Amino acid sequence: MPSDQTRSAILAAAERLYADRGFGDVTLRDIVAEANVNLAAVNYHFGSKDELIAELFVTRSIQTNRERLNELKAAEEKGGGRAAIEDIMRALVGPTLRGCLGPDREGSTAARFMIRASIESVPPIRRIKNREVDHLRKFAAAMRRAMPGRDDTELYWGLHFALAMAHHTIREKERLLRLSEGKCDLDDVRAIIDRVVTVTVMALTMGEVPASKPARPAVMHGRLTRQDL
Amino acid sequence: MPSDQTRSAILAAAERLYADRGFGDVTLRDIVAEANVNLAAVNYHFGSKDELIAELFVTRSIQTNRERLNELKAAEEKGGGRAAIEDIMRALVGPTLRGCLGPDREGSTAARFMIRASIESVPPIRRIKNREVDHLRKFAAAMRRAMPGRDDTELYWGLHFALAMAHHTIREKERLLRLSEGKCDLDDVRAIIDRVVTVTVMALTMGEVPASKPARPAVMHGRLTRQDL
DNA sequence: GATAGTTTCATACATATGTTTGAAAAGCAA
DNA sequence: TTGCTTTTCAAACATATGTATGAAACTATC
Repeated sequence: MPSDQTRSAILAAAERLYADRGFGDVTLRDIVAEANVNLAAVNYHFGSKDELIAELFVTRSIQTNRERLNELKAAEEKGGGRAAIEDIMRALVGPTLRGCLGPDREGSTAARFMIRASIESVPPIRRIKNREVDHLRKFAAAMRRAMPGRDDTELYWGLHFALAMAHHTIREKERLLRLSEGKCDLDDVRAIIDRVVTVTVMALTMGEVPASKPARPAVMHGRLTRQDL
Repeated sequence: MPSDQTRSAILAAAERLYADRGFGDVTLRDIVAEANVNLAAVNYHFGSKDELIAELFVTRSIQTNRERLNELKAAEEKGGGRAAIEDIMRALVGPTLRGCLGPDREGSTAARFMIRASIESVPPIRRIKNREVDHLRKFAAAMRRAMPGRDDTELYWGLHFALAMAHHTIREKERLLRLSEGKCDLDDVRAIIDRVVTVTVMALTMGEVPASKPARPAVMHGRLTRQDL
């Protein structure tokens, strides 16, 4: 039975330091000092610095992906096998935004680490992100089921823009805060998710020829009540 | 009269190498080898590696910002002092997207450099980006003039989302291409700009109580013909 | 409690990399 | 030319940093 203690201490210390100071500024020596373990322990337990970073990122990514898929599944069950498009988008951006924003999240090391990973984009993390496409395909498939008539291209652009708004909000939240002089409330995560979802669904249904009634813009800050999808 | 030759050679070589291989993989020795100058020349002419990177980025940023402001000014003159919101957004995202996307841009070192800068986010560049807020305020002001009744918060979110979609498209164009299996045409820059602008204007006018006629979704891939702004 | 496997530790290794230096070369004005 | 400034150059510097090593400490099974 291997004593996980050292290993966990390294992981925790590394995540904390990377979250606080970024990947560029933190050395293995910083990490082992913080974790109170020997320098060689990192290579012993993880093989290399990059593998340590990769493990940190994979762990958090898996958590987010699992949350996403759980929400997607719930949405599909709710809709009797076919989830509503707004619920799909909510499942896509909700976990990430909830994980990285919000006032209580200031203390969450995991959240701050993921924000760093989103901003700095170091090689081992880039490699992992490239494999994320398979995960996104599941959402593309669900979207296709929700909007059967829609052209695939539109679906992909919608998915892409949803992630754009979510990730950019996380990446640039400081700038948005400064630009808006604090007027944009970045702690109200629920409202932000609503906003991103609403805009995305609008983009997705845009230009769609309505079956019977003409489409009209959804009301802000509330769930969309779309009639014919 | 200082011989600018060495200086320019360094700038050109650095931009080319950074564009091709990223900031993490290129050393000063790589750069001076490419430029056929002495290693010490970098510190002599620029002071430090970071200042070299900063100069590269500032130069390109100024170009983009100037293009943006020119387009904004043209839009305002066209509208008799008050630019239409879609023209403002077009002025905001157009130059960046045109600069970084498109088939002919593959060969453009400047474009590829800016994409790198957008992806890797190295410290000297981050510092410069933080000063970008002043520039964005000019667009916020123009938007406020175009949509006088609108709440400031909505304006900032619209501006933020427009940049989100533009930058994310540049950053993640490879992924979108793979996800969509080539279906999303990332070479048709004009269509992409239209798409981003359309979605943004939609987001901005969303929930707005129309003066007389009910707002309706704009037609895709064309200029918006909005009646009452 | 001896043996084998696992983990920890201090230390050394290698070396990549930005920066500095001091002299030589080139340019330029008088 | 002479003298001054600017630029180039080879070499050295400093040192941060990931990784490897080999012995010691620890753990568990028999």
